[in-house]
Amino acid sequence: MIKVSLISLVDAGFSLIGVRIFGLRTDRSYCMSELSSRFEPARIEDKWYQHWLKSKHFKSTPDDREPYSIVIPPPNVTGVLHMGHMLNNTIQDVLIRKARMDGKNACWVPGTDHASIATEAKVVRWLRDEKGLTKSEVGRDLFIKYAWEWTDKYGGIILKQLQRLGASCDWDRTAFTMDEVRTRQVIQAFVDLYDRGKLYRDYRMVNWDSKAQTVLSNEEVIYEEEQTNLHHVRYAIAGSPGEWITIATTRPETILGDTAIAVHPEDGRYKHLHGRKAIVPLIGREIPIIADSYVDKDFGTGALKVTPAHDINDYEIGKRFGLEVIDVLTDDGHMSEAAEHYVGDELMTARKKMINFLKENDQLEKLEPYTHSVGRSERTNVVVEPRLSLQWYVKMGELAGPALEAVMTDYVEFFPKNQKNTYRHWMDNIRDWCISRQLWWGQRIPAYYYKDQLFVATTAEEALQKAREATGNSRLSLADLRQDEDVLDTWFSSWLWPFSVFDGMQSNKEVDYYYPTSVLVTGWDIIFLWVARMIMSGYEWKNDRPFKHVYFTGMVRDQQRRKMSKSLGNSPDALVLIDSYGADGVRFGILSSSPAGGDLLFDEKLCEQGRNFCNKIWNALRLIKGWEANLVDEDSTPAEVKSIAWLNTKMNLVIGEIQADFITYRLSDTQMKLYSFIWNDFCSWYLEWIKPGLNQPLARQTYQSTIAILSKLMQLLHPFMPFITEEIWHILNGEKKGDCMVSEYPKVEHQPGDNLLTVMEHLKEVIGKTRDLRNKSNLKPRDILPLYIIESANTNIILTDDGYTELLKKSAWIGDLNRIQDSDSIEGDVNLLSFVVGTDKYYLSSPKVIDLVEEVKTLQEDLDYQRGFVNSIRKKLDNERFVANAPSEVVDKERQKMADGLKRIDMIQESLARLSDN
RNA sequence: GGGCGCAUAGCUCAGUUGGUUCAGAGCACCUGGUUUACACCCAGGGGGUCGUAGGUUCGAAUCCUUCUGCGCCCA
Repeated sequence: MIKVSLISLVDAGFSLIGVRIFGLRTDRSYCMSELSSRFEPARIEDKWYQHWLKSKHFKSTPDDREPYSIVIPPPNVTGVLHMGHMLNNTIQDVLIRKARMDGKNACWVPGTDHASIATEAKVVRWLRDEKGLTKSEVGRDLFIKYAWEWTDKYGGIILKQLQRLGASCDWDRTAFTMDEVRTRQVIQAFVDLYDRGKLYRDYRMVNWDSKAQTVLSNEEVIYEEEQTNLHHVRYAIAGSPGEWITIATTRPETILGDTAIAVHPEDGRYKHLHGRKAIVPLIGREIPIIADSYVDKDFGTGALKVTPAHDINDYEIGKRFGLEVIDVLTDDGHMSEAAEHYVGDELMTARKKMINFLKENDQLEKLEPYTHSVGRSERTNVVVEPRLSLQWYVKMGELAGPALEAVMTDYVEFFPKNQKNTYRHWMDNIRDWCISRQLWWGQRIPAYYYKDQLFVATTAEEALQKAREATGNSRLSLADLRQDEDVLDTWFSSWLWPFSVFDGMQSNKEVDYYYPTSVLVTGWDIIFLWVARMIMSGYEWKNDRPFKHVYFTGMVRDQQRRKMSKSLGNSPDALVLIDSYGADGVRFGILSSSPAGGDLLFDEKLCEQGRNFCNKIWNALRLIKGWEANLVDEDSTPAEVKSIAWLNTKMNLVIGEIQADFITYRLSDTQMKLYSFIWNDFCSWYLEWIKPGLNQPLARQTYQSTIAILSKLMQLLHPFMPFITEEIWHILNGEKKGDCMVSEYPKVEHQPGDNLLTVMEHLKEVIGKTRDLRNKSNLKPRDILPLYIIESANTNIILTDDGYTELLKKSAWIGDLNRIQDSDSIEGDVNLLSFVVGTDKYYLSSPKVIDLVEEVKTLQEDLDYQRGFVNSIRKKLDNERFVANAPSEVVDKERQKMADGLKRIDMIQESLARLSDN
């Protein structure tokens, strides 16, 4: 039997217990008083950001290193930082900082887009409110001047806000989709596509926003169920007085544009009317009654009025039957000359007048309440009008080919993978892209008209040259040419972004170095609007993918699963969040529980957790710095040596996992691993293990190892929480090691493959069990108690190693550590609390008489569990097919599990027997 | 109508190739603790038939099918 007494522990320099027992106290160390007990982010964030800027750590220029480039998804120039930006840009910053620390030439290009519709709408409002002017009063040229003025004044705020978050962008490269360099490339792109026969102009049914007076893409229209009426209207049949056909419509004002009535060919009710004519109410026009299988027999009356100018389906029918197209609406939503009646009235006024007319003439059969999907403009909220309009289109068919293949073959790799299906589906059914917008704020389309002829050129002068050649008229002047009034869709600028930011339409040093970029980080909601189109433009102009990887972030939603948006007002103010929890805390919060692609239900509690984490790290620093004043040049104790070795070994495993997680963009996992490693392994176990007693010295060697460990942890965490890690790095290392942000990211180091980790896990479990027992038996957590250990191969490792025994005694508050053969060799102690760890048995000696009933109950429960466990394994092993078919390692493992289980059952039974003997 | 996805603890989510004492983490909750790193803390604890019904397999949270509920995209 080995007895390690408390006295011998103290002799060995393991003095904590003694100090605690005698309650010795000491003055605070000097360092502790220097460091606040709470981490104060506001005091350091700006300091380090300015320092990084000044040190040009964000700057990147082409060199011999491997490039790692990211182009920012340009936020609207008029935008302010919201949760979606925070998530997106935190992820980019994590990736770029990690790459930089990995020794790559990291380049993150920031910028904004000009957001035609949004910005123009804001400028219009600004002119109205500030100057009392309308757009038309101002005129195009002056309006553009004001728009620039407005942009210069309010634009780009969002980029400043990104700096608060710690974004390590190369700000010297800040680009804007409307700046000179970008504009030149956008215009060139239009000309190139035109020259290559990939552009055309055509009348098409478009979504018309009558307030913004522009065409909207499908993506800019929001459909919602709305309540309205279905008007049943009787049309007279020509040549048959008293005979009627009744149609149902939600939009009676468009009756004026009717050019046919359609019925289903198989509909018996109307067969006799095929080929007859109906008379349009009010206007008296005779229109054909046609048969088309598009018509739904069961909807309304089964007879459909056809207005080709105002409905996409009607337009299709009109094309099939060669119907006339009568557009009864003006650009700004009033009745047009073509309507012949109510000219100049607003749409809703005309509708009311039409209904009155129908009522008065007994042609309105009934009104039926009806709910249907109505499209409204995302920007202006007016009902979107389907309308025929002359627009510029990009032929997408050819462009889609290489772009689809790149993604399907993972040459452009999507994270998460499932977005590939969505992408393919869209690309397979791709439709031509309408790129003209009836706005002023944007790149004006470089198409010039001379009478009926069209000349596309990068400049007016060039167009004039072409016109002169084409007409043979050398006297043509610029005044004879008329430039297209429309501007290009904003996406027509941003689809060039991955190379336009490097002015890289043609080959140059920059684009050749940085392109293709490494990864694009964006939301899946713009996979078609932006991602797909960038891939197409990449192949069109660079003949290569624009990025190797696409990381689709989740959508940030609130607790009710609503998308966070400004209009809902459910997005917390990003800067207020940063003020409250610190940039690191907010970064932590936004990145928690946000695996790629999923939704992120944002909860401020997550930022609070991040803030608490910062505070935990900060206090670990305070603890360690507190030891600095009392160091001795002695060897580390065996317990310290074991602790250091264990922490380093485990850190290596964590580093390995982190490296793997980064490859697959499992960033929230990585962050959680670091959180748990730092909080649990480093703070709760390691620091407690090496912590000297008050007023007791620490071996310098141990201190230095600890500094090294914490420094390494700061490097590992730096991409996630740049500010606090930089601060602590400098407190630990002074200036001698440079900045954390440009230090080399820790790599896995070779480790001796001994059983250290296994033994330590066993030890931690023993410690945990003793704490649990004390808790359950109402014993003081820190009363020194004896422990008995039954000898085994496992426990001998612990018992014969000073390091292990010291750690066990210290953490479990054990006095005598007794090695025994079996429980019979315990003399004197009667009140024993037994427990099993793995297949080893321990007895904690209680100073109190133990509660036999409670103890038996606990043991019995455990016994039942173990028996169930063993039975389930026995079932497997009794199954011949399992033994025959399962891999031998699996079978062996099951046998081992069974043997272990049986051993534990024996041990528990022995404890029960001993209790009944008492 | 077509397509994609999701369903695991009170909440948010991991669970990677089907196999560990594998049903897990964080938060929330419960018990105990203020002994100078941290109450933004410490030590413990409870809690789930892995949506339903089948199937494949020696073996299923994991693969297949059905149904139910939910979300999104396209029309």
